[in-house]
Amino acid sequence: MTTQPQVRPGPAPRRQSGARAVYELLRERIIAGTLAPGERLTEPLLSGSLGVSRTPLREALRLLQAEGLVDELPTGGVRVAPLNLADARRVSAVRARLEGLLTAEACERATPEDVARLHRLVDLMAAVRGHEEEVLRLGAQFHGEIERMADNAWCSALLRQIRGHVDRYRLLAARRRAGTTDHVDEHRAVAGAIGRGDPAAAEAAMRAHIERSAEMTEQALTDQTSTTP
Amino acid sequence: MTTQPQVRPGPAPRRQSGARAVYELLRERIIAGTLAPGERLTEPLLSGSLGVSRTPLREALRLLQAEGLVDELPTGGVRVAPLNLADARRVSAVRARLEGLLTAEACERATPEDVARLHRLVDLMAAVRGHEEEVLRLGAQFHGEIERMADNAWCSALLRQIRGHVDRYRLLAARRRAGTTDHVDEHRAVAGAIGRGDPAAAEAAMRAHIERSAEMTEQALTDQTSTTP
DNA sequence: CGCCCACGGGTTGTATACAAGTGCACAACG
DNA sequence: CGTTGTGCACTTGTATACAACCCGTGGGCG
Repeated sequence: MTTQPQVRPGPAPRRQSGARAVYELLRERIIAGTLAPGERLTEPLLSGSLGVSRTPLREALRLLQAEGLVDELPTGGVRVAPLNLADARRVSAVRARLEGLLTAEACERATPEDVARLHRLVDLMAAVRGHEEEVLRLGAQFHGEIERMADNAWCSALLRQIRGHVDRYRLLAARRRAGTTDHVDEHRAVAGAIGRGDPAAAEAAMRAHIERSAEMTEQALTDQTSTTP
Repeated sequence: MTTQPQVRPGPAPRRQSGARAVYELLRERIIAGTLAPGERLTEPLLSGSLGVSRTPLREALRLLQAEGLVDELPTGGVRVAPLNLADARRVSAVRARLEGLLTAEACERATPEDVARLHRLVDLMAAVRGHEEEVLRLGAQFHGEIERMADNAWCSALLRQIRGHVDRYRLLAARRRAGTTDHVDEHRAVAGAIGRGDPAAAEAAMRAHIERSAEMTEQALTDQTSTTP
């Protein structure tokens, strides 16, 4: 995430623009699948249903379009970006590199406390092995910690975009077949490499972890995807 | 009008929105430095000088903001994103990974004709060694060719954003001290690895190439800062 | 003399009005 | 009955009007 010191001492609790809220809402709905892939989105309908005018809604749609979550139709409107297996592979490959970079940079900046915190998270994951909810939450926390350690806002910004796409496929796969194996060992390998101060190994471990995760998602998708044009 | 049974796959009559034009224009100006880093941008002034109303201008600013080329001021306005050495390193690290990924994927999809084309470009670069203009142009063509071969639109989209930032630093450095050594050998290494069908080597070669290029830019920037009048 | 408050210029965010272009349906005609 | 022409409803893109908010300034007051 971008630098968000939640408690801002300054006098600027700038009013939360509705456009941002609309953007976040639509983004979540697209990722969650509430808005189905391929569904056309028209501005008057959306603005009416969300209770805002077209101006902020258009802003949100433009951002989503820049992010690739909505496609521009040849006629001019937009639709929720469709899903397909080839793109699932592509976005995961990108994510693997970006997370790998963050891991390498996190390794270079890691303090002993950081390493201890990572190991603690891995231990927690091992302790709750089997409880998917908890494992996923701790996994997200693990990656968030690395992101914080890396301190590379540009990479984080791009990663946020890519994660949105990855999550679309992940959630779609989870809906068909909830099968997240435990990645505890892979996380431990990452933490271990960081602890040893080996950025290249850390990057490789994280990249392998992401690639394995992507492989699982892909398999879940191919298992029950009957026809794909 | 005439018979038009369905949407033809040909040229879509997409009318060019002025917002896009404004976005492209501002983007180029920011990258080129015509709009100085840190400079504040106010909507009424810009809309007036560009001859469009605030609506399309706002759209452009939002896109630039999402791209990170403009910052949101705490008061609410926006300014051209400032430059600093640490961020130069960060964006280059990201670029190295993304270009590396594209190279690996290009390698996996490369046809003999593709390989021949890459080698031809490298030969051309060697032939015009010394003419910076030409070398840069051929280098861009080389990277574009790899991008096309990789066929990863998501990676390309992110890379486009990152390249914008990299170019800001590169142009800033070039303005102070034009010193692009020849990267012909590095390009040849990339083409060679692709020709051998070794994606990992190709990715590593491209990544090394980008990192070396970034190092040069960085050096030029540090030189400049130390010799600032 | 210093502090506080009110006010005005200016900026952003939002809503609405208007123009332009496109696909679709329906009806007329060969 | 198939084809074609026209009108309409709908959509997007843009411009403008309005409200909320912030900072700076100047006068009034302690």
